[in-house]
Parts: sequence; structure tokens; C-alpha cells
Amino acid sequence: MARKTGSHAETTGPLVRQAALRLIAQHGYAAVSMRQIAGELGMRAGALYLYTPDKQTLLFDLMREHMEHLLTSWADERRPGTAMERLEQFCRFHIRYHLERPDQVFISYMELRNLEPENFKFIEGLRQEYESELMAILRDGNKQGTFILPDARIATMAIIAMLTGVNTWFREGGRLSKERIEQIYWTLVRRSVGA
Amino acid sequence: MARKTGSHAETTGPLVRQAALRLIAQHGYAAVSMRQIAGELGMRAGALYLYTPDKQTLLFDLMREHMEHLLTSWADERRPGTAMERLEQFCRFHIRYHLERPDQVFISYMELRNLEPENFKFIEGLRQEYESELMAILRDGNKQGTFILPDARIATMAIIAMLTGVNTWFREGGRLSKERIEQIYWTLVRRSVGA
DNA sequence: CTTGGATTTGAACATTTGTTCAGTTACCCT
DNA sequence: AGGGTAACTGAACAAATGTTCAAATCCAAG
Repeated sequence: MARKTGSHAETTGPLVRQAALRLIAQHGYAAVSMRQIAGELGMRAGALYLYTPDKQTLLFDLMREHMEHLLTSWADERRPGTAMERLEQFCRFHIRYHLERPDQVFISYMELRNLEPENFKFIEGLRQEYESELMAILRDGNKQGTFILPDARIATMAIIAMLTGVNTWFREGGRLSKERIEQIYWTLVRRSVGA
Repeated sequence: MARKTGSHAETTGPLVRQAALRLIAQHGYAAVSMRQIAGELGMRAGALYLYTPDKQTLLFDLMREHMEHLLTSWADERRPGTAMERLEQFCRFHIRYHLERPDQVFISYMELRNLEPENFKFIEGLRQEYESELMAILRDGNKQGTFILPDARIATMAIIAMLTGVNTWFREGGRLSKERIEQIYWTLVRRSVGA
């Protein structure tokens, strides 16, 4: 197994991240022990420290990877267009992306308070960066008269909460396809911005 | 200090509940020890067991109290009316109620996975009971043509997620009054149902 | 002031926790 | 085959966990 790679890269090995992701999403950071994570990989707790400096860094790496990948994915996918087109793009992207990564999303929303203050600030910064992408779209649309929003900041928080909420009830193989769900949520969002 | 009271009453004393509420909301169930809770009340850990059977029951009582009080409060407040009137009532109630009890809400959403299976099922049942209140309104409005919803079930989840999300960003003494926030969220919801 | 019951302590319990590290094993290159 | 290094173990560590319980303390009623 290899270790450290790029410049700003993760400090935790990929296999360990994967095992920790599943377990922490299921039971919570504080409730999962290093011994459990090691067991998932067929090793003893001591060996974990070859792949991660400590438990807190492990959690931080999981969150950072998720948020940074979210941001770069959106940066790759976003295209110029009208405010309405960009809003639709954002909504569909958000739902699609989150539905594919339930564990990461769960951890990134639930384990924030288990981050040490410094780590918390870092993750919080990434989250705000992402939120401001949506807010910019809403402000543009408001200015051009495409949207009619009483408050772009609240609308941002409301829409993100609404979209992310899909992860609380969606289960693979359910009544509706992801495509259909994307469509329904987009309908709700489109109307809520007054268009 | 007294103990046990009514028939289906809480098994955990009110002072202990209050202390546990604050601490668990801040640090999480698994991260808060019985010694910390006791310390908050100026006693030692052993004395806690005069007021609660064990830690798990403590958590369960916190959640049950919150969910049951939510349900009875809504039952008290709800009035007959058109689907639109009832939807507005529900939205305003939900926001107002949740903004007044950030700690309870936080715990009830974040600590579900720390409930033992039996307790989880119980709380989950109460939550569904509450959700079905909103769903009934949406279905009525859909049937009467007041609302135009692609899927009442998804709309229910979407609206509740959106409204509850207010707790993630609201801080006392901020830019907007609770009254104003209630108003803004209601505008977003009203539009999203197609009216 | 004494009695009696409620309240709380303090110590003990068996586990479990994150983390370290000297020693062992496994494996690749020559 | 042999040597070197990367991977891993196993034991140990101090600290912390939930919970129990005999003993001490507190406080109000007689």
C-alpha cells in the first residue's frame, strides 16, 4: 500500500477512507472505533496508523474530500446560460450528485460538530463556497426579473435544504426513478422562485 | 426531587432532561458522558440513576417528549379551512415551533441512529404521523385543484425539509425577525405547490 | 433532638477507547 | 537464496465509559 501523494492531497489512504465512510455513516463518528474500522479491512487497529495520522484527521479527510469533489464536479458541469437554465442545472446536479453519495452526504451534514474548531472552519468555508454558487444564480435571476424572491439568502438555504432532503427518504429500487425525482424536485424549485 | 408520575409519562426527570438536552445538542449523544450531564447539575454520575434508568432511555425520552409535544401542539393549533389555509397554518406553525426549540429539533434529527431498534421504530412512527398531517393537506388541495403537485409524497418531504432547514442557519438577533422569516418561507411554499 | 426516608456520594466493576512501538511476517529485487 | 523494506501484529498505556451499591449525608416531621 502506498502513502502520501500530491501536494494538498488527503492524508488518509483510500481503502481506510472507504471503510470508515461506511461505518461512520451507519453508526456515527463517536460510535465507531478504530478497531471496528480496522476489522472491516481485515487488520488490527495499530495498522490503521500507517494510513492515517489519527481518528480526527480521518473524519476531516472524509469531509474535505466530499466537499472538494462536490465543488470541482460542479465547476466542471456548470455552463453559461440564463439564470433559469443555470438554476435548473444546479438543481439537477445537486440531486444527482447527492443521490449517488448518500454516505458522504450523511457524514458531512451530521458530523460537523465532531470536527475540531480549525477543521470545522475549513469545511464550513467549502460549504459556503458551494452555497454561494446557488445564491449567485438566484441574485442574477432576481436582478433580471426572471425570479421574484423576497430574500435571495433565505431562498438559497431553503432550496438547498429541500434538495438535500431527498437523501433522507430515497432508497434504491423504490417507487420512482432518480430521473423522475430530479424532475419533480426541479418543478418544485422552479415554481418557488416565482417563475 | 420527585420521580415517576403519570401513566405514559417520561421516565426521566425534568432537570436531567434539560441538562442532557443542552449537552447532547451541542456535542452529540455518544460524545456526552453521564458524568458530564451530572456535572451540569452539580452532582455525581451515580445520582443520575435516580432520575433515569439508563443513558439510552434518556435519549429516547428526549426524542419522545419532543415528538409527542409537537403532535399535540399541532393538534391544538390546527383549524378547519381550505387546503390553502391549512397549508399556511401548517407552515407557519412548523417554523415557529421549530425556531423556538433548536436543541430538541437538532437531537431529534441527528441522534436517530443512536436509538436502539425498538425505540427507533417508535420515534419514526411519530415522525410519520406528523408528516402525514402535511401530506393529507397536500392531497386534499390536489384533489380540489387548489394545488398542482406531481407527487404529494415527495412534496411533503420536500416542504418539511425546506422548513426544518431554517434551524441550520437561524441565529437569535440576526438580520430578520422570526415573523418575517415565517412570511418568506410561506411565500416559497405557496408558490411551490403551484398556487 | 431523634427518627426515617429521600438524596447523594465515592469507590469499584468490567469494558472500551485512541494511540504507540518493538518485534514479527510478507514480499519484491537482485 | 538472501537481503532489505514495507506491512502488520500484539501487547501495552493511560484515560474514559456506563452502571451498581453500600455507606454517608441531608432534611423534614414528630
